[in-house]
Amino acid sequence: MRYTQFFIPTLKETPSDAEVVSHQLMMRSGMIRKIAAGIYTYMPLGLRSIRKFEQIVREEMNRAGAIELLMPGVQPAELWIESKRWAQYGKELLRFKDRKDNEFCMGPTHEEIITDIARREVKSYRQMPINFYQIQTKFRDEIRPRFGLMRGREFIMKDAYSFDVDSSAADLSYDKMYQAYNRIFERCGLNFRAVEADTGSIGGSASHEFMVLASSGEDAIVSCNACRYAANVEKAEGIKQQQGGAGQQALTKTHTPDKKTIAEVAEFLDIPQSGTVKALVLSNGEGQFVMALVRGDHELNELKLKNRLGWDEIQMATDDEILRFTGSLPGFLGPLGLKEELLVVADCAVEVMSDFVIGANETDQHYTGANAGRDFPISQIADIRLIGAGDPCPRCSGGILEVWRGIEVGHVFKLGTKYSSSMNATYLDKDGKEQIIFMGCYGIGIGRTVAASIEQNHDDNGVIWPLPLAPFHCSVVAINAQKDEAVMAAAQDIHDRLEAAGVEVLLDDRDERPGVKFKDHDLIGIPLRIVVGGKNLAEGKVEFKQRAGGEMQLLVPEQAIETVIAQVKAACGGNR
RNA sequence: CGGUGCGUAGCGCAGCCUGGUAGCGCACUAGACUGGGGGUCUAGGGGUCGAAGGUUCGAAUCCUUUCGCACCGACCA
Repeated sequence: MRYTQFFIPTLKETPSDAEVVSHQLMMRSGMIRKIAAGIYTYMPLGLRSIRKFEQIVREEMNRAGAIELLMPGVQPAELWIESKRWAQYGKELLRFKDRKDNEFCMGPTHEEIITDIARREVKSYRQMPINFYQIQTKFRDEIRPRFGLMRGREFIMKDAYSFDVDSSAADLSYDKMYQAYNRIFERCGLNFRAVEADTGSIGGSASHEFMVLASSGEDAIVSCNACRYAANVEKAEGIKQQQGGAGQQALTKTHTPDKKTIAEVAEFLDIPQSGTVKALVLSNGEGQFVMALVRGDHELNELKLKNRLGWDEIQMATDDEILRFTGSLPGFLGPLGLKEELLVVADCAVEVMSDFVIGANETDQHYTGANAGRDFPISQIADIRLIGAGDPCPRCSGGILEVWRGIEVGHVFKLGTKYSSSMNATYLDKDGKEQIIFMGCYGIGIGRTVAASIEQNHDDNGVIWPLPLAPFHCSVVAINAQKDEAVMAAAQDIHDRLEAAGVEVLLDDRDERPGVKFKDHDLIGIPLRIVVGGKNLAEGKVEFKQRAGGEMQLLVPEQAIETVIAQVKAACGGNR
């Protein structure tokens, strides 16, 4: 491909609304252009990388036995009403009516459609296991789209859905997808982790997220330094600590003037923060309230508490609500002497504490020597705290958890019968008996993965593509291309020979100064570069350099061509 | 949804406080020079100043409304 026959509108300056580096570089390198909040055009260069990744996904899905189809973007309300998600999904679901006043939505995901297909078409155990997938544009009307392709409203997703006769067969389908996902992200050359995850609004029994490690990631994940345990912190389990001694001290009300935070109270009383318990009042927004107790140096994991209580929403109570239950304002809250009956859930780390400090529900007053059970009742004990760096591994003995930031690029779920039962997707087993189908669903954010690759691989000059995702494998920069016929002829020859070998080449034949060309090629991040210049060419040599670093080499054209071909073959394998 | 900030040329911004001919850099067009890390010079084109309403002799500037965009948001009890 000649540069002058392609279209790469690069920018010298960073658009002011681009916050993260992938968004900035995708804008600057002319890969994407924004048309509205969270809605982008994939420009020619960006589309090439998108297609590269799609192809890797497609190959690995096919290898894993999944079958491609394509479902509609516009979906009728009736299927969503049937699955009960028309009411549950909220404003993220973009709804509208057609000319006959029938309700529709833009598909944010396709469980309803695929389940409808399955219940019509998959009627026998002989047809399973089966797994359908598609690569398709979704729309989710996000409250706050941001970070370019990282969290758009319209985005390309690969979604797959497996159908099995029972739970253990569904587990096998799940494992196949899990393996396929590992291969996909390995082939892209990305540094990632597969972590245990919360199932969120999709529902189901188990799931893993695939996280590309990057400091700008929106998710925190933990992984064990000794075993293979890794989890989203939302999900990461706390383990019961060793039982402490029985309480020795008497419950004593202590004056703590103006000491509201755990840090202030602990310092004032000269005890470690781990000797205190903090009490938080939360509500589900529908009139139900709970007091959560966590150790002073720990943090509450609202998601765990929400799941524990079976609530749909969870939020901090307002000061008025807190006053109503406790008679005090935040800073001095505790489970003793509540004004109204209140569910009290303690973290399991609190269960083993003794003689701790807790708010007295009076301004400037705390209790010391408090003991759960002895001094106040606890309704439930549960794992409700946020796990962090340094916590012990819940799977192995001696392992310590480390914390990473990650970008969620893939998510696999065991759905069980959540959709198949509400939508009545059944089959006949060997005995002719009607059974419910077991499902799994599996998603990969296509644009997000490409953006995540940039987050993970870039420098001050621009993008550094891994070869499998690069829009072009190699650039050929012709110095003084429009004037020096020998240079242009040599560059064209190298270009032709590389293309003949299956290498994707961008030949820079523009009438630009060399510096402009080098800057552009660094910015758009082509992994391999051959420079053809008059002086070196007179001695029969061209330059070869890798974007990711490494020395510039002076080679004869044949060598340069062979090196490029070898590197492309090595990185993209026979899968190209 | 709450908080904050911003909408002026394709991009990045100044001008607004204190109302009086709409500017700068990049990009773009033409020409010349230049030719190995975003070069120089000359001459150009491009704007309903987000929108609507109001105040005023006069509004990018002041007022009101509205739309759009961006960032931040519970770990504090």
